[in-house]
Formats: sequence, structure tokens, C-alpha cells
Amino acid sequence: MNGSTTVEDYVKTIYGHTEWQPESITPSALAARMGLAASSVTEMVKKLAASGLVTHVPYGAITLTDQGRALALRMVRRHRLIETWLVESFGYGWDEVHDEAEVLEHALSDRMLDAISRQLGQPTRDPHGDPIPAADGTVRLPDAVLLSQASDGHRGAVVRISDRNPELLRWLDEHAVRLDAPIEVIERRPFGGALAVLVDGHPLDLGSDAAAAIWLAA
Amino acid sequence: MNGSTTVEDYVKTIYGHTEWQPESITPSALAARMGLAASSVTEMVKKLAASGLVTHVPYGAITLTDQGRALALRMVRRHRLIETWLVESFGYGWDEVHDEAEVLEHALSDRMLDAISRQLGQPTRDPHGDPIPAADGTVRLPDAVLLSQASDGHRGAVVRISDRNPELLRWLDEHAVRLDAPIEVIERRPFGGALAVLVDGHPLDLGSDAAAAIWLAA
DNA sequence: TCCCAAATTTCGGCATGCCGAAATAATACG
DNA sequence: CGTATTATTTCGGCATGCCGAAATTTGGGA
Ligand SMILES: [Mn+2]
Ligand SMILES: [Mn+2]
Ligand SMILES: [Mn+2]
Ligand SMILES: [Mn+2]
Repeated sequence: MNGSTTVEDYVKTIYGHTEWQPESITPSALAARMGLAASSVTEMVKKLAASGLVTHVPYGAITLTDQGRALALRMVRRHRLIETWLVESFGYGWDEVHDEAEVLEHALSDRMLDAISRQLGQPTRDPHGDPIPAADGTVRLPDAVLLSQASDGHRGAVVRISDRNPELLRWLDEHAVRLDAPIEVIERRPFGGALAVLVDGHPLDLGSDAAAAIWLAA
Repeated sequence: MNGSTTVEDYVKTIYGHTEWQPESITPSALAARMGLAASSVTEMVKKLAASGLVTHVPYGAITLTDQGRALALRMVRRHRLIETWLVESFGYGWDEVHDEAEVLEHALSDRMLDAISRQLGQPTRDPHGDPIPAADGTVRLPDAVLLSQASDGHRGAVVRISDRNPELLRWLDEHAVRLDAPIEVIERRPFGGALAVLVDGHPLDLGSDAAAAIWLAA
């Protein structure tokens, strides 16, 4: 049926692609994100479609059905709650939680998840600012601008930082770029150069990778 | 190599068979314990032997090697620590922890396990009285007598109760048969009849299944 | 000692997921 | 518009684990 660890990771990855800029994902992009061969993705997508979790016309993009989206949100909730838990209750750094959550999201029972959520006071965002879907599957994305696309002079608190690159997370943390830190865009250097910003009033130069990982309040 | 979830459960089950009455396990007994066909066990045992976790001569019994025993103890430690954690930190009943632990034992990282053990004060026995092996693989089994084999007049505290049957655990709990409760054997009724005991001074009749699940301090 | 029942192993098969190579479809561009 | 590149799918294969049926081994009783 549905619900294997593998299926859970597929729908979660598909959802993740559309969360911040909604456009359905292609098989090759999905394969790249999951670190799998394209042929593996083709086959699994066929099964996901057969069990009603995605729609997919051959050679076309992949889109979650309502059912698929519901499963994805369930997994995203699990993942982010667990990340939060690891930071709050086990002293993990925000750069250390992802891999552990990737495993535990498939293993904890609903009962434990509920207990954890309660113990943490029903948090609504994870250590990286990602919104934690409610148990009923509702999510509210903060109004956010990607720092790399913010205009000069834009001011706003950091509302989200991509958790994709742990090294970047460590570097940002060392330079006081954390959730809720106020940032002002000073100057955008041309030709893909650094972005000059003020973090909490202190000047900092951010490379394009860093700037593409940070969202500011709109 | 070694270390898949499946392999972990096999060595744990083999170890479990020998913990309280050391005699190596036969393929059919192992199959029965694991709920698998005998043919499946034959094949897996061959792989376990090939990777040095058990010794096995064809048509003979199965014995853990030192390496297999080390892995088993690692898993048993995980299982029992997790059961303890579920009771202490998540309000589970002692009859509710086994299945959840059976999954989590394969999923939690060593780092989390260490943190949990520290949070619980490095416990040395689980909710059923089973000893929790230390991180270095040492275990100390309490001196215990199976209640069904204790002689009339024997007195001793409950040091262990088998966690195999959750219904039995609930029944025992309702009748105040808990860890450390003092028990005195009054009378052994003949022909496999009930065993009359005093629990904390109160009379109670135990059937043979119950009596075979309870260990008293020797 | 011989034979039989029970235990064990072997064998072919199935399910899940993955891969690389080959085939095919879509698209881009000259 | 035709072709060349790129994306996608198909196909055969592999690894892990499981099963039932058939074959084999063992140990006990006659
Ligand atoms: Mn995962
Ligand atoms: Mn996160
Ligand atoms: Mn248990
Ligand atoms: Mn298990």
C-alpha cells in the first residue's frame, strides 16, 4: 500500500520542492534531491500514482494529490517537530538535527509525537524557521523574501534559513545570523558578487549561496 | 555487512533465549520466537554465521559468538533503556512499551541513547526488572528464582516479570504484583493448579502462566 | 540395525527498491 | 522543418528478506 519509509520520503521531498515556490517537480529534479537514479524515480512515481499520492502524465511533472499532500504534511510535521525536540531537549545544534530527524520521523509513534509536541508547548516553527504543520495538516508560511532577491535597503528579521547545508548553518551562527536577527540590505555588488548587509547593526558580506538560503520578513 | 534491523533482531532474539537459562537455541525455536518460517531462519543464520555473529553447524543449534553477543547486548541495552524512558518520560504503562521500543531500538543514534541514559540517571534495570547492560556490554543478572519453581515458604521480592504478555502485565499490576513487591509462597496446589502466595501480605492465587513469568529474589 | 517422524535445509519464487544501459519521447536550435 | 541534445522511460539485473514445497538429515523407537 502506501506508507513505507521510502514512500514517506518521496512525498516529503516532493512537498519540500513546492513549499516556497510552488511549481511541480520534474522527475530529474526529484532524483537529484533524493540522490537516486532517474530510473528509480520513474518507477516509484508510477507506484505513487497508482496508490493515489501523486498525479503524473508520462514525461510530465509530478504533483501531489490531496492525499499525497496530507501524507507529506504529516511527515513534515514529524520531521520539524523532531528537529525542534532534538535542539530543545537534547542539546543538538541546529546544524546537527537533520539526519537524525530523517530517521526518527519514520519511527516515532503518533502517541510519542503528540507527547513531544505537548512537552515543547506545541511549537509552530522548527530551529530553522520552517513552519511546523498542525496535526490537522494546516500550515501557515510566513510572508518572506529571499535575501538574495531583496531590494537594497530592505529591512526585516530572519524568518527562515535553509537547513540544507550544515556548514553554512555553522558559519551563519558564528556570524550572528540566527532566527529573528534583524537584517538590513546595504548593497548588492554586481556580477554575482557578495551582498553587503547589516546583521543586528554589524556589517557582514554574504556570498550568493548564503544569500539564497536566508529569508527575511517581507 | 552486519547491523541491519533484521540482523539486530535476530541476535537480540538469540541472546534473549539464553539470558535466563543458558542453552543455545535451535532453528525451530528461533523461528517460533521471531514468527518466521523455519526456512527463512536457516538462510539468515547462514548469513549471520558468515559474518561471524553466530556459530552454527548444519542441523545443530545456534550460538552467539563474542561479536554476536556484543551486538546483542548493545541492542538489549537500547531496548531496555528505551522502555524505561517511555515509562519515565512519556507516561507509558509497563505493558505498553515493548512494541514501541522494538522499533526505536533500531532508530535512535548512540548520541541520543547516551543522552537518554544520562537523563534517566543511568538506570540498571528496565520497567520489567530486566537488567540494562552497561554501554561496555557488561550485565549483571540478579540472583533470581522463577516463582513457578520456588519452594513452599520461599520469600523474596519480585525482581523480574516477563514482558511477553501485556495482558498479564496489566492483571499483575492490578493485583499489586509489581517490581520489588515482597512475595511469600504459601502453597503449591497439585496437578498444575494455582500457586497460593502472599503479595505484600495479601493472599493471591496465581495460575501457572503467571507463576512462570515472575522471578523472585533468591 | 532399520525405519519413520520431526527438524532442517534447499530450491524456486515473490516483494521492495535500487542501478546502468538502451530505447524512446520531448525540446531546442540551426 | 529536421536534427541533435536532453529528459524520461523501459528493461534486465542485483540485494535483502521472506515464504511454501520438496529434499535431506537426524535421532528415537521397534
Ligand atoms: Mn526520512
Ligand atoms: Mn528544519
Ligand atoms: Mn521489551
Ligand atoms: Mn526490533
